[in-house]
Amino acid sequence: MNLRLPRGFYRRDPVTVARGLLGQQLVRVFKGQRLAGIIVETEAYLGVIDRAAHTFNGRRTPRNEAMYADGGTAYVYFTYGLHHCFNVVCGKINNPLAVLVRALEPVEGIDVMKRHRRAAKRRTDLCSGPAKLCEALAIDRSFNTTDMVESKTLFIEQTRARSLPAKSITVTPRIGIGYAREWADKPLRFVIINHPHASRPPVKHP
DNA sequence: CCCGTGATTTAT
DNA sequence: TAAATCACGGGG
Repeated sequence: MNLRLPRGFYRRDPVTVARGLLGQQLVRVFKGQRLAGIIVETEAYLGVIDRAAHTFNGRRTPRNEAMYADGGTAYVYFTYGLHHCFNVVCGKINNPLAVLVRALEPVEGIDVMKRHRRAAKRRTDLCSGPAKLCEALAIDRSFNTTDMVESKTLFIEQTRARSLPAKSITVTPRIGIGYAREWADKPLRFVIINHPHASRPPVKHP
């Protein structure tokens, strides 16, 4: 039985949390059944100083309120009229930092995920993007503000005690934030190296 | 490449 | 009140 990640895991800076989440297991209990996948891709959002973050410059609105909660809270929002994105709030209360979970390798409940993802042709299409994984695991706005240290239906299990070694992680700029000027190019996206379930084809590593 | 789709935010 | 924007995905 895997241990759930404790509060202290989340109450750290988003880069450390983004790296530390790689290889851990996201679990959603859907109608009593476990849907789970290994986290293979994340992005760090650095709060009030980060032009790409929803909380840039201290912005605080009904939508992003969850980011001001304690580390371990879920921040789920709806975008482009179609899609949900799932974030892990980190740091301490009132410091609005977060990690976007961008891709999973499906492990449990794969048949249910396939049903939720009619458009997916291959197993690598099931959870290889932030909105895809929300559709596969049936994560919607009703999970916004969920405390993942306590919740029975959405939480993260520890599959490894230490973060993956740096040399097995590829670091790149974040996806889809070209508007963020000097923040657009910062190396804040973390992917398990050459992983087939990442949101885009793995960078070939010599 | 292009476009759907609608909540949210920002500007009037 | 209106317009613009958007942590995306699917189909050409």
